[in-house]
Amino acid sequence: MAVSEQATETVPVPPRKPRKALTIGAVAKLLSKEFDDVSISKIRYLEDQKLVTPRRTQGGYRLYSQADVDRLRTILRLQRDEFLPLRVIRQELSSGPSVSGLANGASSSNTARRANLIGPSGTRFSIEEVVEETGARPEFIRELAEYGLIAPATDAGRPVYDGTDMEVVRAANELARTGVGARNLKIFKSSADREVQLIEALLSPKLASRNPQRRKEAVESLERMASVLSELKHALLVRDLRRLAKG
DNA sequence: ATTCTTACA
DNA sequence: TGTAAGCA
Repeated sequence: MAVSEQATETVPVPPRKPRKALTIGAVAKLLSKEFDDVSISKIRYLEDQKLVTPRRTQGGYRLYSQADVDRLRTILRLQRDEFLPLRVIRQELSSGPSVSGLANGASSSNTARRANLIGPSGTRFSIEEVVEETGARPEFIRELAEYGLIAPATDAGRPVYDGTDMEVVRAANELARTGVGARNLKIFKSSADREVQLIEALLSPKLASRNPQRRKEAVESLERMASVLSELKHALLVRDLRRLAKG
């Protein structure tokens, strides 16, 4: 292992511009470039089948967030390339949240592993951007903050969200549509807080070290532990749910 | 102008 | 899935 001095953490500003929410017509035009058989009526039909749930304007117009569009894209792809019936797609999609990044012909029955971002929280988003990106209602987002599930910074009186907040909102909103309110999600926050305490306690020696190499190791351990902990929780949850199902 | 719902082919 | 009607 060579000593790589990668202190160049200067990732300027990810050219990732938050896209605006689209009307059904815009979505149809956009998706018809990839799928020749999309139409407004088909998109509405998919909504009838509970495969997407765009939020509405006051006048009842559908507004598709970036998340909604991604979701539609994977639905259409699964239907076209894998001939999956809608009810199967619905099942598949609801069991695993964001299965949007399936560009290749990878197996669909694969729980998307995400060994990603813990450290860099560079990008900042306004509440409007979070709304457009996740499809969550603004009140719901504020509610999440009230219950401490997200802790947006404040800039000139305006809340500022980062990528992690975005993930939380996305997931919470997913749960919200199945009837789980922000109120109930507090449980998850407190359990997450305890996990943080645990990991922190285990790694504090390394994290406190003045040796950069030690701290680097600590960060790596951090991600591994978070990942492993996640798997453990999943396993325990599945076990308990099975038990519950049997009665 | 565009989308909405409902109803029907 | 697409279309027509009557609204907002």
